[in-house]
Amino acid sequence: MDPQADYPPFAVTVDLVVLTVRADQLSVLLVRRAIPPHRGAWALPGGFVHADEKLADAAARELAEETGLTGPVGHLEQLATYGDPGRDPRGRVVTVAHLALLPDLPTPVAGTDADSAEWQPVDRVRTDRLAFDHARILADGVERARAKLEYTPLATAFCPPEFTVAQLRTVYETVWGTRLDPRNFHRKVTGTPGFVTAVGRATEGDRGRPAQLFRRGLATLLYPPMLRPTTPHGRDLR
Amino acid sequence: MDPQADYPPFAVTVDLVVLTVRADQLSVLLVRRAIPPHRGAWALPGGFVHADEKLADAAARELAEETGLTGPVGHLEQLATYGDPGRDPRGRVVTVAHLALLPDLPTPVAGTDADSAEWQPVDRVRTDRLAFDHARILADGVERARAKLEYTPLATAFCPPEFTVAQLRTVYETVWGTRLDPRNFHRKVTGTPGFVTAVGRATEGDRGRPAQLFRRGLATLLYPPMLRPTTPHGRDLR
DNA sequence: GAAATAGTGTCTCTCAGACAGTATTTC
DNA sequence: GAAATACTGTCTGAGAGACACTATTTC
Repeated sequence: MDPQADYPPFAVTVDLVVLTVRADQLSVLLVRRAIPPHRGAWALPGGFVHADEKLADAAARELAEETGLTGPVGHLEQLATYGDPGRDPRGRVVTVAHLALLPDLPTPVAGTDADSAEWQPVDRVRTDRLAFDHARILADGVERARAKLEYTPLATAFCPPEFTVAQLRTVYETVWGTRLDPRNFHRKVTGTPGFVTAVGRATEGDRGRPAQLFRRGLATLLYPPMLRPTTPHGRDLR
Repeated sequence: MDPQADYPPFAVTVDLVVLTVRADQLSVLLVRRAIPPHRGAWALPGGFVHADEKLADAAARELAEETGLTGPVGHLEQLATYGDPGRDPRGRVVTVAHLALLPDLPTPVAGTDADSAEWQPVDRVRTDRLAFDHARILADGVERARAKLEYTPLATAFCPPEFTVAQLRTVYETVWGTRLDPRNFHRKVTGTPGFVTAVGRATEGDRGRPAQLFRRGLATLLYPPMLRPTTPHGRDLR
């Protein structure tokens, strides 16, 4: 493809909004950039798409490089694409942002372009200091995650393979920043077809009555959806 | 940006899924390609992003070129990005697809790269003959539109500035391919805060009692959402 | 036993769906 | 008047929210 007036050359990257729930905080994986531009600043993990690589594969590769994850753990989806001229001082760079939801993992590994990588609670991120337009991307990713918990079973992506209803409730409470009635939540989750399936075993050794263990179910959409309290979803007018 | 192993050059395009409701059919704007590749095949309108142009501006420019629209009519949003290697024989081309919803318009204008442009009912498009991966993009766009009618007031983007409840109902029925009870629909639309606001005038000259005219309201999300009948949203398991 | 957590049952209110009935126009 | 479309009212059933109550564990 010739770089001409109508066919200007672009670089294409993938950036990742990797979210997890740890210590009752919705947290995002950030790396400290070891190379310019924005050297020393915190940024979303990401990198250039290779010459013969699908976008989704590039995102999965970057995720594996940063977290060590290989298998089908958690959830990875395309978020949105950001390509304003000037968003990267190196030239015209379009980034296809992806959203990953993962269970709580060991401390992440620093990649090749990063000094260090760490989980930061999303409401404590200094968004005004993030590299590039990553503050915007992070905000969009968090909003997408919050919305998708309502009508998909993606909350289970934040959980280990087997989990209790209380663990799942903690995910909702943490991501949404709300409190949910444990009794109504239990009835809702177990009564929504395909959301979770009982393993048949229970936890042991905790305080209180042991809880049934569940795995994620087969549904890809929840009907009826989980409803977010106090902020009844779309009341953004007036 | 040097084209190297890690920084391979890409071309970036925008493609448009432009939908409208006309003659009780959900229809998409397609162009017949006048230049290779896929010369003579039907395709989504689109084109290369210019060197100093935002992605959204490129989409708006292409939309204006194809439809003649300039002002803030209808709705335009980013859909998703498609970038598999080999999706375009000219080289590595990533396309940022956008979704546009418009009221019924006069016959479209052919652009510079197209012999002709026309509205085709989406369920009569020969998807196996569309250029590139446009069948997939079209399917994703239609699905996005169907889903968004549920929880946003975007159905109004298919209507002229002033419309009746029956016109709005026809949009839902056409896009969803279902029948809705006119009485319950009326109660729901007028009772959902911010969905529509009454103009104060009524239609004249039709058969039957004149209908109140409405404009779109201020809400960006509908609460409670419109519910799609017979396919209760997420019952895709079992 | 007390404390803690898991899980069930019951009441009420809201709202979607069904559909009778009324209002206002054209023919 | 009949036919057509616009709109209102009423009933019923499903489900969300509130919360009393029972069950099973650790201490």
